[in-house]
Amino acid sequence: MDEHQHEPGVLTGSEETCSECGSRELRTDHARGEVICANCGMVLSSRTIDHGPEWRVFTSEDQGKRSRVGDPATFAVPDKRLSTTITRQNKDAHGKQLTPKRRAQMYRLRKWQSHSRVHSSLDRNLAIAMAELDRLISQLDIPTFVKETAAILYRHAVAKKLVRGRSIDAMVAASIYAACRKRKIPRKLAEVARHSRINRKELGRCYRLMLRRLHVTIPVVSPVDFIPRFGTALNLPARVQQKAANIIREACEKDLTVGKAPAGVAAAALYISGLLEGNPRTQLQIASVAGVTEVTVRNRYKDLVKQLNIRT
DNA sequence: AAGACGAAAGTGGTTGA
DNA sequence: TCAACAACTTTCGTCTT
Repeated sequence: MDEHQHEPGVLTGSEETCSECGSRELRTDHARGEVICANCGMVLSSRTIDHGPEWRVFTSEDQGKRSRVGDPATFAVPDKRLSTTITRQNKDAHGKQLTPKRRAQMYRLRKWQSHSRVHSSLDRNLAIAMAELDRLISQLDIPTFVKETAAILYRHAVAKKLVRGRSIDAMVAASIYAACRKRKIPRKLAEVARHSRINRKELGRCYRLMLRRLHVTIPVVSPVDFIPRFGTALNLPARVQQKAANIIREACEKDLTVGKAPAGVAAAALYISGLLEGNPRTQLQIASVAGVTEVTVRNRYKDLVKQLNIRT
């Protein structure tokens, strides 16, 4: 089959270069919405737009005919952007006036349509929720594929009537937190709460409720999941991040990470690998992007170095 | 002066009676 | 529900480069 695959393209002709190594070979990963340096693996931007064609084509003459039509269907908008709007102009597709009979019919259809859309309380709820979702996602700098997961979780929560008696904001925040963990780019409770109108405690409660009532299972956070985000924020090359991930894997095998804050372990691993690779960051720098204190970085660092026999 | 280090006291969450 | 507990934070003085 001659199925058109969108090139996971090299951004040709772009004057953009990698801020880490200066390479011009940048790859876009549409599935994750990231721009990555092909040379060193640096994640340059995590919020790109998918410019690829929306439709698959099956024959060669189809190719080029199909183009993007409207926005992609998404769960993050109240009516999934699939709705058709009946205009007020009483004309048909060719611009001709409708017969009086048709006009009456269209009038009734319009009326039903407006009743069935944003006027139900469910859709009002979703409209408010999705606005808040948008706001949080952009403030927290979370890639859009996570937003879809969060939107779906929220819809399930609404279906199970979990929002009753709780604030929409709280449930939206919980959806986002859960979606981040599900998609392996975790944020901390406090981070999500900071940009929301609710506090961390309440967010935690909603999150746990959500897990219980929706029967979703979410794997425990591994410190490794934090490495790309922290590493990028610290401008650490892929080699250092790789090394940090290895340190963590080794630590996990020796059970040195159980009961420890994952972000703290990730921070310490990055600190160590930075030292080893001759590309160090200060404890303060690392602590601030990881959202832990210097003391924690230090304690985990001392632990790891001792238990894994690392000489620095 | 900046960074690393560690002691001491306080905080929030988990666990087990 | 309460107390014990481990991990983490805050604060601060000291040491090293």
